[in-house]
Amino acid sequence: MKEFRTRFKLWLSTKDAEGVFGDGKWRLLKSIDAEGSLKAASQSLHISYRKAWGDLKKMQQCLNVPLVKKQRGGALGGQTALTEQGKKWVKAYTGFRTDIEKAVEKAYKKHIEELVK
Amino acid sequence: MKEFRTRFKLWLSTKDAEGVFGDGKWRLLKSIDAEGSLKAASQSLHISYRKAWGDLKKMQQCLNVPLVKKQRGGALGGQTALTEQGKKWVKAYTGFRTDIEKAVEKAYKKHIEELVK
DNA sequence: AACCGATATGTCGAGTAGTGCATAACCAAA
DNA sequence: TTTGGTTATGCACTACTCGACATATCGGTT
Repeated sequence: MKEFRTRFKLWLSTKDAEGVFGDGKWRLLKSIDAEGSLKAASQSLHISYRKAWGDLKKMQQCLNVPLVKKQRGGALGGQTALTEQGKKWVKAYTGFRTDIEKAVEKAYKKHIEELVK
Repeated sequence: MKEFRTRFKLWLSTKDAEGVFGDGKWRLLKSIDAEGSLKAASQSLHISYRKAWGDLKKMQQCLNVPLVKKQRGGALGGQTALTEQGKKWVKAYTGFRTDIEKAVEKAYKKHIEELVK
């Protein structure tokens, strides 16, 4: 009896660009919502600020939708928060991803499990 | 109305190794079955023989199951063919993957489509 | 006006996956 | 026994991603 773990990656692409939205960017948006700033979000996710910033930029450009409102300066230096659009995206993708997660588990049981026991 | 394409990657891991079986290795086995040799399979898939060989080796080691029978030498130089086990794996993973493919399409329609139209 | 901490962006280097040789080893058939 | 085409495997080089730095900019508070 082998012990396997199922793994999957999920993302969206357009004709022009690959990976415009996916697990990483989804986590980033969630973290921004929770932390209130891009810097704090990146630290919370243990990724570099440079990467978080780049991911966010790509997302915004490709989706062409204002997902976050950023502010520079101020006593706190600045902040980043999700727009309504951004929150909708997080919610939608969460549902999307959850469904797939369940489907993967179910399909594994159906097709693979018997094979490896 | 944006045009998105859903993308996903699917694979299996063990406690010891990541990616012991997945789309790439699945395609490799299928191609071996169709072509009759590792070399032809790699060419058919447009990957280097080096990689195909490495992938196959890893798969065999981690699954610890004889997926293919290889033969060196002979008039044709050698050949590689799937074992019964190998065929079963291909079949099982095909079903597994197909289910996920459908689930992704369905979940996309359910969760994302309305958001981007 | 000075300050402080976050956003904004380029660059260089490290780590990694994959490709391209190069070279054995193998063995049925001619 | 020579040959040919494949399996087998190491190694150097390449391409790409990401992280670490460095630096500039911004603007509400003090």
